[in-house]
Amino acid sequence: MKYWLLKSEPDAFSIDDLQSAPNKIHCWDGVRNYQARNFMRDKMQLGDLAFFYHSSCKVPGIVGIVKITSDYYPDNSALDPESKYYDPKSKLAQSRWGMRDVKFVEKFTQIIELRDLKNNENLQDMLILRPGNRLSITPVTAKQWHAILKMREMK
DNA sequence: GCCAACGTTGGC
DNA sequence: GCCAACGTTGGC
Repeated sequence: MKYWLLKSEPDAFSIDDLQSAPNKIHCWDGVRNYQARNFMRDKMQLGDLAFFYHSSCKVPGIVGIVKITSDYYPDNSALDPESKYYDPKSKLAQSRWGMRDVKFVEKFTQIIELRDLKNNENLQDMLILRPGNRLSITPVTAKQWHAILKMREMK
């Protein structure tokens, strides 16, 4: 069992969108970064849990938890010229990009704000907190995971 | 909207 | 393989 943090701009896809999706499951598509893709393709496993993080919004932070519910499969939106994720360099049959499905697990009653994460001594090594880190998918250690859950309880 | 920090691209 | 130019991300 591994832990992750998935970033999304809530204007594009929010935790509310996931909660209201059929069966509360939706594909996590649109990843167009090799390192993030490799995490998702090679390291992620069925049943892993991930924090859902809202970025590029008024109050950035962790808003809930999702579960990985599918294997890695090709992201065909990279092949569709009509899609905003179209990638003309993805060759014919097989896209170089892919995705997994995630299922809604829980929405926090209160967002765990980025500024609170920054102030937590136990989270100094978190990738998301490193200056300039823009990865949309990052691993979270078990220690970090539980430290963040503890922050939720204290709210 | 600004800007720092990255990632990607493409000429050489 | 280097590196300058360019595009993107994302907090503020």
